[in-house]
Formats: sequence, structure tokens, C-alpha cells
Amino acid sequence: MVPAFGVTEPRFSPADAGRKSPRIGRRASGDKRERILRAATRVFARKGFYATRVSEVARAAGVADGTIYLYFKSKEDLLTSLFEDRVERLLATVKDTLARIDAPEERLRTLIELQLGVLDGERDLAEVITVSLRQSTRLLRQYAAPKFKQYLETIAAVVADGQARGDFRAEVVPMEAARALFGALDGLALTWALGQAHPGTLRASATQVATLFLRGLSAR
Amino acid sequence: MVPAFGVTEPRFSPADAGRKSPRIGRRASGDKRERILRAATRVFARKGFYATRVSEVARAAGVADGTIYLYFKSKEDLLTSLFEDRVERLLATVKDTLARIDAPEERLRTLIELQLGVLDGERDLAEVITVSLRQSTRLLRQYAAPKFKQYLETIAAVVADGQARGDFRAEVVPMEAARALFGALDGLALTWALGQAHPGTLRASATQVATLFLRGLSAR
Amino acid sequence: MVPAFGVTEPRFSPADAGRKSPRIGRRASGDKRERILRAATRVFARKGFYATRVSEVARAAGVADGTIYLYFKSKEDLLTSLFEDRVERLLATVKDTLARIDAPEERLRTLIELQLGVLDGERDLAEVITVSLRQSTRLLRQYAAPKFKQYLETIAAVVADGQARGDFRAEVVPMEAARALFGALDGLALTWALGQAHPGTLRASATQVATLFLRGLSAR
Amino acid sequence: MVPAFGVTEPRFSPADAGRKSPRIGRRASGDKRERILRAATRVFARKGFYATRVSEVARAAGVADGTIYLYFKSKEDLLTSLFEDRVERLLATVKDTLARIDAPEERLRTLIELQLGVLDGERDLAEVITVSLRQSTRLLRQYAAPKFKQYLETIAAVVADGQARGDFRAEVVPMEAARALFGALDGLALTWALGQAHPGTLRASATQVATLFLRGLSAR
DNA sequence: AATGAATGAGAATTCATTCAT
DNA sequence: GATGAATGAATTCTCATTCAT
Repeated sequence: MVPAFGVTEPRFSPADAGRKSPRIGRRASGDKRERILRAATRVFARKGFYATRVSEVARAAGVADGTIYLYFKSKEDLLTSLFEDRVERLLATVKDTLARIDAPEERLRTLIELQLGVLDGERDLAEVITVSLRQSTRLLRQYAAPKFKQYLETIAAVVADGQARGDFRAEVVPMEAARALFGALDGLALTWALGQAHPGTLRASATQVATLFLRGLSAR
Repeated sequence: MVPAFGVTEPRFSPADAGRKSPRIGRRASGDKRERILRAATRVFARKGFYATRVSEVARAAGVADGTIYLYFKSKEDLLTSLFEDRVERLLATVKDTLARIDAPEERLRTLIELQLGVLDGERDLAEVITVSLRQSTRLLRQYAAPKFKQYLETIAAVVADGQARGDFRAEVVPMEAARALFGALDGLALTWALGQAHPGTLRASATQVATLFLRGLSAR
Repeated sequence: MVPAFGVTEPRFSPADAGRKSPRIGRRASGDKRERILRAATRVFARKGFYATRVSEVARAAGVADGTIYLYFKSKEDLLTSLFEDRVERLLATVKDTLARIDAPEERLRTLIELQLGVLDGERDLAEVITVSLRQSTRLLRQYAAPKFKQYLETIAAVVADGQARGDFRAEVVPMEAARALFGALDGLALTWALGQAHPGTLRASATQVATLFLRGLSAR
Repeated sequence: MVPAFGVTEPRFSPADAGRKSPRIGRRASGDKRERILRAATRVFARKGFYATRVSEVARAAGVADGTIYLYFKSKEDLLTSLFEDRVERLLATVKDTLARIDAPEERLRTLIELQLGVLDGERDLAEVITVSLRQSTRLLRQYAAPKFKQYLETIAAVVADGQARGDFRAEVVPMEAARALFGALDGLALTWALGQAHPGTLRASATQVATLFLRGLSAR
């Protein structure tokens, strides 16, 4: 049961602590920030980060150009915020979920289903994560890379744990397996998003990869 | 023995068929075109496609800004040409090589070693392929996606062939496996390029992934 | 005995005639208008008219941005009002005071002491008058210039009167002397405000200039 | 014999050492920088620094908007360069000229004639110097103020020298006299530029002020 | 009256591309 | 072919002003 990802799933925003509205003191407009973020996801997914004009995001969000800047420092901050609000929350959820499962095999399977399942319901987000998020070299290197590294380490830890328990083959290098697995999931999401992206298809891939990987790792 | 990739290795361009120099009739200074392409690889790798100024490529190549336009139609054409000259040749080589091998298992192993081996020697190229190439949304969708699709189909065919021979498990969907495998290789290259990128490390990963995948696919 | 200038000194606004608050009917919170004007003086003095944001004046005055517009038509009106409330009152006071003095020499000396003495107590105002007031080209030409011209004519009249009485040298062109004197006073205020602006220093300069000028003008 | 100031007077640009064309390597275009500077003087004088659009300067100079940025870092750099190319050269000339004269009285007279004489021929420049140059608070404080201070010190030194020789009254504070004199000259230039600005009029004022000041200073 | 979120016109600046030399 | 000065379209962002609350 992969929970829906992002906005539609309040479970991902406990207390909404991460929210930042630099110059906004008061009320309501929290939804305006959200509206802009959703609009940005939509437009970035269609045209890519660089080809997207700030005014296009504004129009898509139904606000004035200047309003964007009440909630975000710059166009790039829009992308960074997308990362923080969406991706980081996903990564955190995955970590949390894994912590509640014991069997290494089950943990990997859950991870795979979670990552792909979440994106299956949100094609635009999938495209933004696999494509747009990498368009800002700065975001990629200074911001995203470290987060992903942590995530990879989480996966590697699961693999290592499986090895310690004798479930996974000892000769596998955990970090290599983690990088390969993450790449496989990312690649599936990318090709899915760039292609037809039929709902359900991506989630279905999860079972395939999971079986493939687990059989590859299995010590038995 | 993974052959070196690209320019220094004429073996990969048997016919040079893919080369296009829109407005250039004679190819007197083919080496200037090459110098520009190498400079572009270097600069794109460091700063990304969008953050790179045409004048920076010119400076790095030791030519005047205008000279770039004698060999390339536009800045984007520089990226496209990089794709054509480098990536396409790699893909073609892979296909050619696979054609000369019979055993499905061996073919997959070779493919993996080829793809990672080539990039291991050219960090800049690896970064350009895994990062910059995705920065131009147009290049990605209109140009690269179809080529990669072909490539994925080549891989899928190998898997299907293995299934037909009874070597690989029948329940695996060949195209899914191909997408996952490609993603895994791409992800390994990406994380390698963004990280320390020690020469030899990436090539070493090849064995790991190969074993992992083949065991996962194996019918025995 | 130079009286303090401006707000704190109601003596300078016998009729308050010059005050304009375009859209304000009642003047319930005249002190809010005053607070804004003082805040503007402070901020304009520090940053200059153009570099000052309306929101900065609002913050400094402790009111909301929009409140400024309840009391002033525009940002420029803030400057114009500053001119009207402060400078015009000074000019009027000077005129009034001069009218009560008979001896030309004494009148010039008083004028000098009044102009410099007033600013000595209000560094911010001195800076606004010598710097910010010139930043709005429109204010300078359409508004301030005519007023200053009147003021110069007042001074010139004193000089001419002195000549008629045989106190001042006949070959001096009154208007030239007036422009030079005014410039000298303005320059002293400017350099004082831009520099250390120690209280008392500017007032002390008054005696110097007065002596210098009067000796220069004297027919004896 | 006050030399003409600025462009038309090559005497002021010995070897043209101060010229800067950041990104320009070669040739001819030195005159383009000059053309832009003249255009800027014209437009700044009419509309003031802030009300002037970069595109207006470009149009007035007959170049494209972007061309401005080949020669100047920013709009403000245009103003700074105007200061450097025009005002600094004037100040330097004054200093040089004074150095060749012995009698304090004669030196002050020359200084006055030089400063006013130069501007008399260039109304736009006079307006830029007395108005626009003060519109950028940063230019005024960080850049111009120190230069003017030097200039004031030069004047003060002349006064002090005159006192040492017994020519000028001992009770005058040299720096105060310098500030007053400079202010007087500046004020004359300002009112002249803002008014009719008939050629010759400003220069004529020089004699008046000179006489006034010298008589005021004189020990005899 | 007061507020401050929202607006959107406007402006500086950048940089891919051109073309006279 | 090669150059690089010049171009000007295009875009982000700012900030004075408005107006619903």
C-alpha cells in the first residue's frame, strides 16, 4: 500500500513545518504557495526548467508574476522548494517506513514499491524529479546530490543488514547495489514519464524490478 | 577489453555517417570542429548546458565566438552534435559488438562492460551524458528519447532471446528489464561522475551489476 | 539665537498654510502624518530618495505600507511634502525674521545664522535638503527651483538695499552675490552632513562665512 | 584663459591613460565609448540619472542597448565614468595649474575662473556635475566625496599659504573658507545650469565671486 | 482608518547570434 | 575561413501603488 505522494496526502506534511513564506506574515495564503508549486510542477514537467518562463508559472497558478516572488526568492528557489516539499518528504517517508519493517527482503521490496508507486500517481512530479530537477546544475550538485547520497546510504544499509543476516550474498558491495537499484528505479520512472505514462504501469514495474533484484541479491 | 570511446578511437566511426555539419561544405579543418566539441564536453561537464556561455566554449577551444557558428548551427546543435558524435557511436558500437556474440548472458555482460567501461575513461563525457544531455528538453524528447528507445529495444531483444533459449526466466518482461538495466547503468555513471570519479572504479562496478542482473534473470 | 527648526518647533508654522494632504479630509491623526515625515527624513538621509523603498519608510514609521498612501499621494509627494513642511517653513521664517531687522549687514548675518543654525540641529534634514531634494529632477525643477529663486531674490534685495544705503559696494551684482552666498551656505551644510556632522560645528561656520562675506561686500 | 573642458580639449587626456574598455581588445571603437559618454551627459542633464533609461542613452548615442554594456559595467558605471573622465580631469587640471602660480590671491582667482569657465562652455556637463552626479547616493559617498575632500584640501592649502604669507586674514579657518568657496562656485553653476545658462554668463560670475571672496579674505 | 497581500508595468541586463572586416 | 564588436530580443525581478478586508 503505497501512500499517495505530496499534496494530496497530508500524511506527508506533519504540522507543515517546512513551509516558508518569507515575507508573508499572516493567514490563508498558504494555499497560494501551494498553488504556485503545483503550477510549477505542471509547467516544469511540460517544458523543462529553463524553457519555462516565470510568467508561465504565474499564469498557470492564476496569480500575478510578482506574487511568485512573495513566496519564492527566485525562479530557482521554486525548483529547490519543489525538491524540499516533494522529494525530501518522499525520501523521509521511505526512511520512516523502512524503519518499521524488519526483513531486509521485505524492506527492499517496500522501498521499490514506495518510490515507484508514489510517482505512478503523479506523472508531472515524476518528470520534474527525473528531468527538471537535474537541469539546475547548482541544485543538482549543492543540494540534491547530498540528499540522494543519504538516501543511497539508507539503501546500502538495508543491503548490508541483509548480508549480515545471511539473506543477501556477501560478495555484493552494498553501495554499488544501492546505486544500481536507485538508478534502475529512476530510469524506470524517467522512461515511463517520457513515454505514455499510463497510470498503474509504473507501479506494476515495481514488482518486476523487485523480483529481479531480490533474486540477484539472494544468498539462497 | 573495453575499447576507448570517442574521438581518439577511430574504430568507432566506421563510416562517419552520422556526422552533420549543416553549412560546412569542405571539412578542411575537421580538427577545429573536434576541438570545439572537446571544449564543449569539458565546459558542459563543469557548468551544465544552460550555465555555459557560447563564448566560454569558444575560449576553451581557443577560437573566436563566431567560429563556433561555422561548425555548428546553434548552441543546442553543439549538444546535439555531442550526442551524435559520442553517444550514438557508443550505441552503434554496442549493437555491433553484440551482434558478434551469441550467448545471451555473455551479450548482456558485454553490454554492461562496454557502457560503463567507455565512460570510466572519460569523466567529462559521462557527466555530459548523464546530466547535460537531459538539460535541453527538446534534445531529450525529440532526439535522444527515440535513440534510447532503440537501444532499449536492443537490450530487450537480448533478454527475449535469452528467454526463448530458456536461459532467462520467462516471467520477466523484456522491456522492463531493459529499462531497469539501462537505468542502473546510467545511475552508476551519474553517481560516479558527480562524486570522486576515480578512474577504474566505474568499470569495476560493471562486474557487480552484471552478476546481480544475470543472477536475477537466470532461469537456473 | 537660532530657533530649532521644524516639527518640534511650532513657532515656525504660524498658519500651517502650506500643508496638503490630498485625499485626507479630517486630520485626526496628524501625528501619524508627522511620524511618516520624520521617518522619511531619517531614511532618505541614510539612503537617498531613490534607494529608499516606500516599505522602508513605512517600517521606520511603524505603519503599514498602505498607510503611507492615506497621507501622501506618492513617494515623490513624500519628498515634496518634506520640502513644503520643512524647507518652505524655514524660508518663510527667514523672510519674516529679516523683515524685522533694519541694517543690511545685520540682516545678512541673521540669514546666515538662521540657515546654518537650523540645520546644525537636524543632521538628517540637512542631508535631505542638500542631497535627496535634488534627486527628484521634477521636484528640483518644477517645485524647488522657483521657491529657491524667490529666496535668492530675497537675499538679492537685501544686498541691493545695502548698496542703496551705501553700506555695500555698488559694483557687486546683487543676484550673483545672492547665488554665491546661498551656494556657500548650502555647500557648508552638505559637506558637514556628509562628514562627521558634529553638532555645533555647522553653526560655528556661520560666523566665519558671515564675516567673510560681509567684509567682501562692505563698502567701507 | 580657461581651457575648454573635456572631450574637445585633448590637453586633458594625455595619452588617454584612464580609458577603460573592459571587454574590448582592439581598435577604433574608442570613439564609441566617447560617443556613449557624451550621449549620457546629454540625457542625464535633461532627465536626471534615475529618470534616464539605459535605452535612451543608447538611442542618443546611436548604438544598441547591449553595446553600452560592452563599455560600461552598469548604468551606474556610466555615471562613475563620467565622473572619472570629466570631473577628475578638471580637478587634476586645477591642481596642476595652481602649482604653477605663486601668489595666493592669484591662485584663488585662477581656481575660480577655471572651475566656472570650464562649465560655462558645457551646460550639460555643468548640470550633470551639479545635479546628476549627486543622485547616486553610492557614487556621492563612496566615490565623489573623497575626491572632493582632496579638492577642498587643495583650496584650503592655498588659503593657509596666503595666511602664512600675511596676505590673508589669520582668523579665517582655511577649510571653512574652502568649503564656502567651493559651495559658492557650485551653487553658481547649479543656478546657472537650471536657469537660462547663457554662455559667458557663468564665466562672468567668476570675476564677481573672486573679487568678493578675495576682499573678504584679504589682510589688507 | 489601517493593513499588507497582491498586482503588473517597467527596466536593467544578458547572451546567442550575426556580419563587416 | 576566422574574428569579435555589435546587436536587440527576451527575461527575471523589483517595487510603487491599490484595494479587499
